[in-house]
Amino acid sequence: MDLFEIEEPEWVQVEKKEPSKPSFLNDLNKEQRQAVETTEGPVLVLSGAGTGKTKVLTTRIAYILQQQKAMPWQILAVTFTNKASKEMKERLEKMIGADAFSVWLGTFHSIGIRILRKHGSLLGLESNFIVLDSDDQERLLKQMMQEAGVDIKKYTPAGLLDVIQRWKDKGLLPHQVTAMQNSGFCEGRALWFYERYQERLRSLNAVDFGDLLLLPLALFQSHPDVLQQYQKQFHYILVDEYQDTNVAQYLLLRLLAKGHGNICCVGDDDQSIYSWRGAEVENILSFQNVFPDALIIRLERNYRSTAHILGAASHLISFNQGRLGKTLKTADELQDAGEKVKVTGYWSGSQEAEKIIAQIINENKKGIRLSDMAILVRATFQTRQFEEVLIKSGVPYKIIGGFKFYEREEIKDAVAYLRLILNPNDDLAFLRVVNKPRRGVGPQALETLTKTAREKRISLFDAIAWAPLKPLLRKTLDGFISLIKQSQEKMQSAFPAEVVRFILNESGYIQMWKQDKSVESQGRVENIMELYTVLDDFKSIEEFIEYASLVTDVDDETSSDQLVVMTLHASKGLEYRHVYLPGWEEGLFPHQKALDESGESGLEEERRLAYVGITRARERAFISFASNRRMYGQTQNALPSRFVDELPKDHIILSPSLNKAFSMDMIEPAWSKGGFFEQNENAYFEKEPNYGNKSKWSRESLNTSDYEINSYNAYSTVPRQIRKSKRIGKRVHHELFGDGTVIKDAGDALEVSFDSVGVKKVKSAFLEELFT
DNA sequence: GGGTTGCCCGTTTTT
DNA sequence: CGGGCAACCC
Repeated sequence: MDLFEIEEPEWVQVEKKEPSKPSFLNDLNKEQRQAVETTEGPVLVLSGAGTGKTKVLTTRIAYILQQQKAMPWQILAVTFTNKASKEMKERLEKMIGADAFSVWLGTFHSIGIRILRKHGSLLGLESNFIVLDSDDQERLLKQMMQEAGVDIKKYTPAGLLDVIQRWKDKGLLPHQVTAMQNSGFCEGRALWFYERYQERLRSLNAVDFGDLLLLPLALFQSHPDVLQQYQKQFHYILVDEYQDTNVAQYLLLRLLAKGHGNICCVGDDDQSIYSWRGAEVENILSFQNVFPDALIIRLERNYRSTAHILGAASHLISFNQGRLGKTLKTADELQDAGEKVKVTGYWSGSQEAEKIIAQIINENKKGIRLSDMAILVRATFQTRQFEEVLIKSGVPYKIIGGFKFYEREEIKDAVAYLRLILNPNDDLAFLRVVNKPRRGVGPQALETLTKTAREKRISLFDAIAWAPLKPLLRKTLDGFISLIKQSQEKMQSAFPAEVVRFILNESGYIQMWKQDKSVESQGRVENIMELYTVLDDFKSIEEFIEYASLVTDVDDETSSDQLVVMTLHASKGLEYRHVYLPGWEEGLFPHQKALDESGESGLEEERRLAYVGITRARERAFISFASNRRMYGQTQNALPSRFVDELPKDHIILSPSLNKAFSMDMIEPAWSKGGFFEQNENAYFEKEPNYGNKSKWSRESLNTSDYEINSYNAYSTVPRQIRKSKRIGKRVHHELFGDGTVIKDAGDALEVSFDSVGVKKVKSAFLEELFT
């Protein structure tokens, strides 16, 4: 959709005028202006949180165009997310109008795909190649591993995929992986698998996400003429979120910028939180080594947060070593320092969730919109507790980071049907839908088909005609073929949405979900309806497939006022008036696994994550931790995160209950260092801290409400969620359906026989237990 | 071929 | 505690 669909316009002779300084420069501060006006040569803009990096990038593009230094299509601007590229495009359009659409502006991956569509044949790719998602990749690897007789319990496909992905991130094709870089994974056979995997992809005419960067790189390395073409085209290169680039991306950029060296990278080493995905902070740290004459500009003026919030975040991040170093300052020194960051301890994770939501409800009543507040968690499982409370309290909410639209089973199935219509030889799509809904095509039948396909070197779809099949199977598969053929015919005349509707109806796919009695099936049907709507925006199915393979979520611009709950990772680049940061406990945040696997550098990345979290807040930040957290079905004792200790006391305020427990001085000695609390005991509550005897933690103090949670009373009426065990036979109440008896436990939901409306399936969260 | 049971394992996840 | 998946049974 957004992916460079615009052809390069013809060159038009423009009347040469002496360019004047445009007015949009007046909106910039001194450093921002320098970053915009220094168009020639390498520039690294170290842009702290909230210092206006998107503004700098868009203004820089506008400036280059306004100064007539280049035509729009001679500018390459890359971002990481579709969201970021969309935002930049919109902002740019506001500044310069339709020219914005001629700029090569998009994600690294979308640019890679564009290059490969054009030149991929040089690497043996047909231009209609498909892009696999991680599910497809894993399934492929699993199959290969099983064929090779690997114990996939010991060595998981996901593990192998990870190893291969790391090689790709580093820009290494199989033959470029040295013995040194080989992995011990699977007795050192990972490289062998990598080689086979690439071959397999090629025979499927498919690439994976990593290939979208790796293959253009390989193309440039093996075909200097192609590289030269792009070097000549792009006079100016701009890169967003440079701290998140991996080696392959860095190499690509370096090749493209070779010559003029007009490359401007914007990033913040303190916000590098994706190293586990192959991002190399090293890229930003060593920018000056790679481009010795690089100009480095620091944007330190923060236009987002109050002084206390910045003070807390800055002090915390200062514990990290190896930073390029920046000090964020508020935009206006004279302005009110705002409110201190509030730190609270709770008895349990559920109490934490309830109190936070109660406070949010309260703030909402005082006029803060729900969409101005956010809850940012470390791990996705934390969202569940919040969701439960949100459902009960009726607060409109949205959880980001759960299942993405295009990752949903039903959407992927629908897309697979479309892929098959476009190209019946797409074996992966074939395998996905040939027995969905069930047509009686099981492993046995597939085995026969695969064998025939291999012998004749044809696709599975074509193999149907040749394979020795039993009459019944023959009939169903011939029917399947004719269904695809009919859809292809329909495609000639009908809109994409109609084609999907046709195939999903005729194949019985929709029916399959409508008949399914599980709780989710209703939602699945709704998602498919949503898909029809999305498809209306596309002119062709090809275009849609391309879009769907690069985009993970539909941007639903729901204007309705709702509260978001998301992971810290997902929050990067966003801002809210109030930000809640729950779960600051050792083991959860910093996450134990990060510490175990990456030691000190893992800890630093966790700390950067904390920094990202705090700096999302404009006016207020609330940090909290719980002493008891349910994990893996067990309640575990937890200690406050060391990051809590690292907060500067001048910029934080402890909640009343914590204040009772600690004098301000006590925060400094770091309670997590084990001084007076010992782990694995119910330390907070049963041990007497050995400092004075007036203040100590207690259940009572933690249970008292904190701050001004006045409307918390509304909360005491919240029904207790009914317990998982022995649900059947329980008498329950539902707001809409009235009273009833639980007759069946269906995992996430319960089947209840209601006295007045009969049997219904409902989520247990909507039920209140009746005690009779 | 399809449904059921029982066991294992458990971060973050831009494309 | 719960989801996902492989082995197992009908």
